[in-house]
Amino acid sequence: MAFSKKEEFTREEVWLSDITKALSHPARIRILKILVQMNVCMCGEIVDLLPLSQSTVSQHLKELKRVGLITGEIEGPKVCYCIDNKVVQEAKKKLEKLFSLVCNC
Amino acid sequence: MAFSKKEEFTREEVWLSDITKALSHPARIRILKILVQMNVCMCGEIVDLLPLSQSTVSQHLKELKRVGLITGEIEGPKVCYCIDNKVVQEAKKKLEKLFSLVCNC
DNA sequence: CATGTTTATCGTATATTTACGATATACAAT
DNA sequence: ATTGTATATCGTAAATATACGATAAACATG
Repeated sequence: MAFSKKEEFTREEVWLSDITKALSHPARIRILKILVQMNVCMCGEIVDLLPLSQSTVSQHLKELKRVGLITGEIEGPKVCYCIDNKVVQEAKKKLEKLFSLVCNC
Repeated sequence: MAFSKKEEFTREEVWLSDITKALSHPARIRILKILVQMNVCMCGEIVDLLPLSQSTVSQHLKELKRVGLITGEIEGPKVCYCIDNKVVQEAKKKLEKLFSLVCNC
């Protein structure tokens, strides 16, 4: 987000826009789907399942971790990634609230 | 999205990431909230309610229109914006599907 | 028809995103 | 200790996003 006026908006608006920004790339949607299916997943497995380089996948994982949607636990030389359900449920709730609309157009 | 490899992902993944990209700015979250509250809203009213210039608000409205979340109907010299419930419900459904997780971390 | 009102678009500066290869770091195993 | 494996970070090029003022376009009104 280039040069945005975040101070002018509520914490909740900024939080939700940050979560949706983390979801705003097909690779990161795919990663979440993989983690849902596998429950827990080594970083290397995710890299193998995506048509992107290791460093690019690492960046996407970092973005998902940044907003708290996933966690990464170090297991020896490997890293085990997993969805953080608490954050996901919070995001789901906030999005449902935003989307509970009445419009007669 | 700079130089992304959209072809490598499913249509649904690209669509959902496009919807979330449209939601990935606090101003656009705010605009949706305004449209939910007002049901229907003139562009000028939205501009008055946001701490951004007219041209910037127009750009944000264009992005929301691009993905179909809102519609803009010309009424004389004014434009009446409204949420497109069909698209919103589709987005809600797809996000719920993505978020229906089982994780034991 | 001239003028004002409303909105979109253009031009532009700056910041961020995406992608990759190369390198660094951290641990395991020989 | 050296080597190999797994992952993160650095450096960087190209594309997009954000913001604004200025201008264009479309319509209403005097």
